[in-house]
Formats: sequence, structure tokens, C-alpha cells
Amino acid sequence: MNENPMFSPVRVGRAGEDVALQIEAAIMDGRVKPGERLPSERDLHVQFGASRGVVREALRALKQKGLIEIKKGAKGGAFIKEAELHNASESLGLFLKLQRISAQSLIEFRESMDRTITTLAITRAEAAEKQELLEGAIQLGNLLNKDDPDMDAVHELDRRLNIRLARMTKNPVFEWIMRAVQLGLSSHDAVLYEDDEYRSRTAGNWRETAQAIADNEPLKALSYIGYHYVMLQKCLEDREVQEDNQRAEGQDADFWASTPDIPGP
Amino acid sequence: MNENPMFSPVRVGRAGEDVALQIEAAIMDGRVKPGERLPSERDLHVQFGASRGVVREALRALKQKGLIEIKKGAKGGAFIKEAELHNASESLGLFLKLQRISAQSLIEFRESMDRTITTLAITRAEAAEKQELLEGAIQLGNLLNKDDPDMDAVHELDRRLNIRLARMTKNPVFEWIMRAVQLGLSSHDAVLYEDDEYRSRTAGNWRETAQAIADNEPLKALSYIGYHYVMLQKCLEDREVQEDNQRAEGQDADFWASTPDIPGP
DNA sequence: AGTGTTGAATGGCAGGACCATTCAGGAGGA
DNA sequence: TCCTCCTGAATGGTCCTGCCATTCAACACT
Repeated sequence: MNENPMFSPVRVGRAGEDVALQIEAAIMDGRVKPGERLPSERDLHVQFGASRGVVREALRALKQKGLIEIKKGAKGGAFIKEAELHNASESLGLFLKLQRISAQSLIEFRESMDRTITTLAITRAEAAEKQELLEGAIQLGNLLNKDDPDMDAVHELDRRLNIRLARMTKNPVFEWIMRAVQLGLSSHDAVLYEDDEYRSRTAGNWRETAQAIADNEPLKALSYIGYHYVMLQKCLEDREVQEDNQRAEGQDADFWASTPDIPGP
Repeated sequence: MNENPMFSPVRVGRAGEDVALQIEAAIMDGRVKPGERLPSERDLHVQFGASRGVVREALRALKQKGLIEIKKGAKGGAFIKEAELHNASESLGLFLKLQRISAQSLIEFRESMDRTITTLAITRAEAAEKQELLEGAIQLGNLLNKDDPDMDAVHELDRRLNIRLARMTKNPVFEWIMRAVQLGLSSHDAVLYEDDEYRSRTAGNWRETAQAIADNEPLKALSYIGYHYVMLQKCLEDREVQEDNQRAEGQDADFWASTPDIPGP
């Protein structure tokens, strides 16, 4: 490393970008491979002939891009990561969020995706994968049947089931889009599991869908998916009605204030 | 701003991320709007109670995410950017390269998108929009029939036609996803218009598809789309065969070198 | 009125210092 | 011999201070 430095000094004016580009290039050509460790910040700042702050900025940028992972302590440093979908999805999800896209549009898109994904998954996934999906769906039902369901866990499991299904298409593009849409939808999404009736039905529906997939019954599966989204639409409409009512309440708050429903001890 | 600081001091240990998250949150809920300017680094490092270096790292991370743009000099600073797809597409392209995602996967995804989009566009678009699409497809054919077709223009028009079609669904998600995939794929994509036979057929096929959409004939349109992607597959396979041959040439270069097919002047 | 100059604001960079975390290896005891 | 605890070195995280380059607006000068 010292006899044949991997990196060269940088131009002024945009030293940070230059450093980041050089390291990124090294990763791209495979001069450094996943799992390997880059030199320490203190070594790099010598090799590049730039200040440590500049090197740090570059490393943070690469970390943000998902190319490296940074560990503290002795034997720490910047390690090249395996390519991950997460960051690509995050960028797209960020964008979708910023576009303030209506829940309707996202849901419509998700339904069309789900239909394609399900069809592909049935034809391509191994039986074992289908079985795992079914077990996950059953587990989701169990979580929701508890007295005090942990909604975070439910939400997370639902997310994982969708990604697992997408992965069963054997086409990573579907997984990328699914993750991005989930991130972009996250704000609306939490809402949908709040409704008691909807969430119990939706868990059952997940189970039926997974069962149909495991049984290689594409039409049945698509039918359950259709039902799922009909429920979702209805749930959304109900919520809008509720919100309208709440706005009306806000204008006439005294009425409710005079009828406390939680008596003191 | 001074009486009611927008940001709060940060915890130690991950100050940089904390700063970035707070600013990102401020952008997300619209507390700062696109085009507006954030306080200067020197102001922020006071508001956050962190060092200027930390603030700088946070700003660079946000810049990398595509959320802000940084200008030097007086009246410079960090400006909130309009949401842009560019970064999402770049991340996708990065991932595709690192993972060596096959063109097959992308094409499969595009075909499924196209089918959904076409169906929706037929039911939702105005007659005028369908007519414009048809005219664009005809124009594409004219471009390709010239003696020396401008391939950049052809490519660009093809891109625009796809986006126009996506917009006809009246669902912005389809348009954004289409744009993201197009940008992320630009590297693979250019290849496909190089083949003479493929590109003349594909232009004709675009015209037929647009005509079917204008005529409200969804099945016909889907059928043409299917044909389009069959051609694409075939074109790709041909190219792979060609590349294999070229590799074979490399291994046995003497044979071909001894049979020059371009005689000298 | 036009033009050149200057100064302030701002981001970019350098270098040094110290802290917190992590891990390997050694010291000491069971 | 083996286990536990401690210590020190390596490393990233943070802070500070200073200076430079760029940009723009206000001002002075012609």
C-alpha cells in the first residue's frame, strides 16, 4: 500500500468530491472488494494529501450512498459493503414522499404491482419459499389475535412479507420498487392497521393469499388481493368520513367536553 | 429565527446524523420550502450546539441525498431543492451495476408496467391525449425512415412517448417509476436501437400500439406490447450470440486476421 | 450613467487536540 | 492450565481555530 499508493492527491476547490470519486472508482473496478477494509482516515488523509476533514466528508458521502460501512474502535474503519437495495429504495422512497402523492395513487400502483408479483412468484418460487410465506402470514394472524397486539411488530412483519413475496419473483427490480413504495407510503401506512375490523380481516386475507400461492392457484390469489384492496379503499373512505366528523367536533367541542367518559377513581 | 430556533441541540455520539435528521425532518414537513435558504453553517453550528464540522457533514449528506444545493460566496448557503428523481435513479443505476442485474429483469419489469399503464391509459386518458400519442409514434417512424437517422433524437422521442403514456394513467406514481427506471437503465438501453431490423419494427409497433390505444382496443394494444417485448428478447439474444462470437474471435484471432474482408485502396 | 473597487458574508480547507469505543494481548489470580 | 480483568493502542467522532477562495452588494470614482 505504501510503496504503491492506491490514491492520488486531489485538486483544490472540490477536494471532498474528488476523494469520494476516487474511492468509488476503486470500489467499482474491484480494486477493493466487498468485506475489505479501506485505510484509516489518518492514512487516507496522507495518501490524498488532503485534510482529515475532507476524507471524512468523502467517507460519509460513500456511507450515505451505501457503498461502505463504518465501524468505530480498534480494527474499525471503512469496510466495503455488498451492494444493497436499501439505499436505492430509500432514494426513490424519499422522492415519492416529497411528491406528496395521494394514498389513492400509491395504493393503485401497489395493487397492480402485487398482482404481477403474485403471478410471477407462483410460477417461480420454490415450494419451501411459499411455505415460509404462509408461515409468516399465520404468524401475522397470531400477532393480531393477542389481547394487546404490538402494532410495530405487526407492521414490520407485514412489510417483510411483502418484500419476501417480491423476492420470490427472482427479479430484484420488483423488490427495489416494493421497498421504495413502502418507504414512500410509510406515512399513510401506519393508519391502516389502526382500524380493528380492517386489521383482523387483512391478516386473514394475507393467510388466504399465501395459501393460494402455496397451492399454485393464481386466480384465487389474485382474487384475495383484489379483496384486500377493496377493504383498503373502504377503510380509507371511512377514515376520511371520520376526519370530517372530527373537524365538525372541533367546531363544537363543548358538547363532548360536557360528557366525560372516564369517571374518576 | 433567533427568538424561536428551528433546531435543537444534539446528543453526542451521533451528532452528525442527528443534525441531518432534524434538517431532513424540517424539509419533509415543509417547515422550510423549496427555494428557501437554510441558515449559514456558522449560524447552524450555534443553533445545534455542535461544531461547524458536524454541521458541514450533515449538509454534505443532505446534498448527497439530493435534498439541498450548496452555493459559495455571499448570499450563498444551503438551498432546499425541488424534489428530483436524479438521485434515486443514480442509486438504482449504481445497484444495477454492482449487482450485475441482467437486462432481462429490467425488461420483464418494464413489460409488466407497460401492460398496466396501457390498460389504465385507455380507460382514463382524453381522446386528445391519445391522438397526441399517436402523432408522436408516427413522428418516431418518420425519424427512423430517414437515410441518416439521428439516434439521439430517436431515443429521446421514445423516452418521451413512454412518459406521455405513463402520464395518461392520471396516476403520478406510474410516471415517476417509469422515469426512474429509464434513467437507471440508460446504459443498457441505448444498445437496443442499434439493430437495424429491430428499430424499424419497433417504430411500426409503437404506431400500432398508439393506434390501438386511440381506438380503445385494450386487447389489441396489449398484444402489440407483447410483440414488442418478444422482439426485444430476441434482439438481446442475438446480441449475446454476437458477443460470444466476438469472444471466440479473440481466442482465435489469427484465423480472422488472415481473411481480411476490407481490401485496401 | 457607467465602471471599477472594496468589504463582508459564506463555504472550503487545513491542522491540531481531545474524547469514546473497540479489541488484542498481557498481568494476575483461581 | 485456564479464566478474568486491565491496560494500551488504533480508530472514528467531535471540537476549535485559523485562513483561503468565491460571490455579491454597496460604494467610490470617473
